[in-house]
Amino acid sequence: MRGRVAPSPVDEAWLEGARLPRSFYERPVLALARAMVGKVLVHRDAGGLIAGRIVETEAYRGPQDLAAHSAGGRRTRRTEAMFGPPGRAYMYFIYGMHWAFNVVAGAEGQPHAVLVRALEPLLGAEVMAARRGLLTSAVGLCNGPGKLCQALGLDGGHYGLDLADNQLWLAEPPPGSPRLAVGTSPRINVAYAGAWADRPWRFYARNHRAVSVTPRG
DNA sequence: GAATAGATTGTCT
DNA sequence: GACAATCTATTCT
Repeated sequence: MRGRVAPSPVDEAWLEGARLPRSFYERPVLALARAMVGKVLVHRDAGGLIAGRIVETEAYRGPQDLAAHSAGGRRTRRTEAMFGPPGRAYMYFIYGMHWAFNVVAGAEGQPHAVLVRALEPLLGAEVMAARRGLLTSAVGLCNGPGKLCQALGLDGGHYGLDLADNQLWLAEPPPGSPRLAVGTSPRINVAYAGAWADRPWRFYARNHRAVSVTPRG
């Protein structure tokens, strides 16, 4: 995907109508993480719709997975959403300054979630750039979990939101969107998790410039 | 392109 | 008090 992408306008009505149903989220977390690559994350805020295509995700599968916040069944005010029904937002604050957005997966009671790590901006790039404090909307808007939350205006206020409602949701990509080849790799920055860090539970669009980190090996 | 340091605060077997 | 599912700027190569 090296050449220029045709600047086709994204139809807001499409993003409203193509909202994924609750049943989309009712599948095992690894399958959901893969299925989410290529879908569109849409946020309705005061300025209207803002959206990006998901190009990178990671699966977290507590209580066994030592990289997950729910490792060992840890259930606190922070992790509570992961124990609830699938298709809700799990937000967390990290490194003293960044928010991250996840989708709860698995059956209720299973603390599984999918971290969204990168988006290709589709709608509202200028708003994103303004929120990110950038002068241009060329690159760097959404290529990282903290960046995409800042660009879309997502934070703790979105904790627990039902993605089947109309404030924050996933949509099918518009007709004619390019097909993405999905690659896998180990997850990013989870070295503390020992052998769990080596599992190929990161899913990304191959050769896509909005992916956050160049995959190793 | 890679490696490093510093920022900054909620969470916590 | 330690650490974190990160980002930015800087300093290399």
